[in-house]
Amino acid sequence: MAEIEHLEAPERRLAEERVAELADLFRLLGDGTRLRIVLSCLAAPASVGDIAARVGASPSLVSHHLRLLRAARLVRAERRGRQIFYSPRDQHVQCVIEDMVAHVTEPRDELEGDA
Amino acid sequence: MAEIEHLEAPERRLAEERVAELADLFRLLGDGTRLRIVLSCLAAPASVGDIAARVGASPSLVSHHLRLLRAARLVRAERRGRQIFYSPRDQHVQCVIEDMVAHVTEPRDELEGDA
DNA sequence: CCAACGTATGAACAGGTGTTCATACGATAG
DNA sequence: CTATCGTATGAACACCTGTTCATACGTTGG
Repeated sequence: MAEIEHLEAPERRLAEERVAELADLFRLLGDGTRLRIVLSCLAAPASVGDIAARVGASPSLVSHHLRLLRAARLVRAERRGRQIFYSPRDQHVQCVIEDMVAHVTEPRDELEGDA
Repeated sequence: MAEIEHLEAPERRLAEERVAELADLFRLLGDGTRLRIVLSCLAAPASVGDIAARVGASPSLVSHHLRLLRAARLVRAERRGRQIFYSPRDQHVQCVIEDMVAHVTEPRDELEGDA
């Protein structure tokens, strides 16, 4: 009957363009390596080299992913000397991840299964 | 120096297995069609046919996606007559989406650009 | 200025994934 | 019971994307 018309969030209706943006953000967090990269700089800013060492990936790969994360405004970059430190762009990123962690760690209703 | 060791969420350290689960959940929401499917049943349970009509996709495709969303515990299914109604599995899903909407609708700091 | 470190970039490959088509299943109505 | 509706399933295709390799850029130290 109606379109999307719900989401008692800031804006009640969600434009198609916004949906595409949302999907892009979720897709970026949907890759294991990229999610680990974000997680590894959540608490404190980290350089590309540090992140690469922590997540066990090549600096090249980390740089590629950071480029995407930066373009999507999920992280921000800051020069310190000849290293560049990355950190989450704002508080929402951490909130999103924490909510998802809550979803994962929620007790599985064994009576319901997956039905 | 250290591993992941932060995330002042329920559990401070995030096991590798959990990270993979998180990535899977984000990846599922990272597809435009699937995200629209979730959005279309956020306010009230919706049947496969209704969802297909709302998001403009074939019932077959919607069914495929709902199977994945159900397996990941993002939605739940409930039979009513010969139709099956789907709705979000719990409150966290809605919280995650709302947080991400907040991130998208946040004012862009034009002074910072993407740096 | 030149060497070295850290980071960024581009192309190419392999693998995964969304979509479609055709078909099968299950449940209700007559 | 048979026919029909709604939903689910499997295979095949095309496309996208993550990763690697090689290389280039920019910045610091001697």
